Amino acid sequence: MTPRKSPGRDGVPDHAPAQDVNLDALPPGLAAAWGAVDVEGRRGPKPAHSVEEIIAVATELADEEGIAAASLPKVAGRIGVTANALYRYVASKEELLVLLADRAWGEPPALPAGDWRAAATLWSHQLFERFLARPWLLDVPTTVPLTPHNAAWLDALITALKPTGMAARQMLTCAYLLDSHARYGANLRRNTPTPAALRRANPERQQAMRAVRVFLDGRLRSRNLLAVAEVLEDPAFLAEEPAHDGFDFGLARILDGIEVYVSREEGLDTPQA
Amino acid sequence: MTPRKSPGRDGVPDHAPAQDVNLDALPPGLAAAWGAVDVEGRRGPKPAHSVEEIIAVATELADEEGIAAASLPKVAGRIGVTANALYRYVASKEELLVLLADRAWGEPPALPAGDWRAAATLWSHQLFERFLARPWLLDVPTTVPLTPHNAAWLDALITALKPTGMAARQMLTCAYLLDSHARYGANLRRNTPTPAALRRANPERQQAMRAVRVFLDGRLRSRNLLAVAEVLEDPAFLAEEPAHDGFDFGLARILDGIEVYVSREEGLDTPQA
DNA sequence: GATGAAGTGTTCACGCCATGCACAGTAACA
DNA sequence: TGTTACTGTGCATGGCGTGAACACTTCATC
Repeated sequence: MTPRKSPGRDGVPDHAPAQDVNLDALPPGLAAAWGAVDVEGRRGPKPAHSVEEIIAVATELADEEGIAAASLPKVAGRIGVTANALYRYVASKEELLVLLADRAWGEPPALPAGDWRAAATLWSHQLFERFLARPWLLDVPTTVPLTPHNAAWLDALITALKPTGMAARQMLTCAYLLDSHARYGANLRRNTPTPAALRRANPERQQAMRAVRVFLDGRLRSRNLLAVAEVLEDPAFLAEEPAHDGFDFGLARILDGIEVYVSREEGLDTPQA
Repeated sequence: MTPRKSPGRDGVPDHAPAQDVNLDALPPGLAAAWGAVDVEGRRGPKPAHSVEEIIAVATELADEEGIAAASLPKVAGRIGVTANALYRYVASKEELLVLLADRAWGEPPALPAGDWRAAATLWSHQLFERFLARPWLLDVPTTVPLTPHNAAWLDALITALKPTGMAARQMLTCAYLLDSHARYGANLRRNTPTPAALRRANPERQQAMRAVRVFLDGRLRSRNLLAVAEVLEDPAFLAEEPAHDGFDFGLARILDGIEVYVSREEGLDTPQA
């Protein structure tokens, strides 16, 4: 890795000193994601490009052909530069992925105050839609705990959950619950398209999915996995497209569960893990 | 890809005919995972190895150094054979991964009958432990809907949930809820080791995590993400190792949520999505 | 203004990966 | 005895992430 002083990052210059910590000791991409890099364009020639441009191009590629298409050679090629040139802006592929993922999160929604359940519902739906819009985000391995957008989403939710009186780690667990549900739901939707989407799809794909169904049914029964076989055969699966597959149902279960806990604790005022 | 008639697969020969579906139309690995391949060792020389051996070696490698270590050259090398030779047993890397993942699931636990909540709890805990034991399983992209072990786990849970009276897709959603919680919890645990594990770890790693904490705290505050900053600072995070981080708490919320739904529907007898 | 340090993108290079093809050898069947 | 099907090997390709050397450009300083 060549020593690197990346050029300016997005709007916020982050004037905070906070250099009390060795940036090189942090996981790759963390410092970059939070814009902890020098901004002053110093000696040499002006960089012809920018981290933002690189990430934008990588996003394009990922949108078009999945996360695997966001390779250094491909990104560089589209920008019109050598793959190695990217290392002047980004320390490693991993860092690029961290930045890419953070950008894909975008800004969190503004949540209604005073009704934590409504807020959590909105938050979950928005996140779900985010994942549907950028499915490749599910394929980016998260190697870094928190990035700015990421953290902003979390902050919004936790702020909304505060009035419930839950302890810090409980709120965090709830956040993970909702996050993972959105992720998983989006992943599921991606792998098993809705009937409507199926109708739009080409006949080959339709037939392929039918083949899978038939094949699995046979195998499941011959292995005596009857409960699963039955479920897969349920007419509901062949019916018209439900608004959100099981997403809303699952979300409601989670929120009910939280609500039970919250209202139970309300009377006690002695929360415990 | 060379045409391939793989040698025998694990115990169950799956005599079922069920060849009414074109195996080549299925997603890669599906047919192989369900053992839908010819068994008879026909003309040529006896194969010196077996799919089982290959998968076992791949598992070893993944256990030792993560999923990336389960590459064709590395697996082949440890077996003592050329990378290309593996293609006589496995159609592609992807198929290898499918088989690898299926093997890692292992057999599902026997669940107590008559108490769906106890059953679901046991199931979730066992799955959680499975993921902790084989963290790389979280890194295998699931390209195939159901594999035998996978399906067996699902079957066990759904069988246990049946007495609740939920509809098929609702049970399926519940299963996904629990599965995703176990996955996510295990992933979390992997990324943020318990205090006890930390104490055992080398001082460098400890210091690195402290650096991350300090860095993030500064950044979060300077971006006004105070709720998150507060949560991360909560003394509970520095306290002694909790039995299961937030896993049990989250699990209890999910189950509470399901219970609310189930007991609400019990009186109505008109379940709806 | 000259000079040197720092920063730019390129070229060459390496090692790793998944995978295709041709081949020599081997084992069963005709 | 061939013929045939199947085995593992060798050679090859194109992709990837990344390191090192280099020529070139800009600015800070003398």
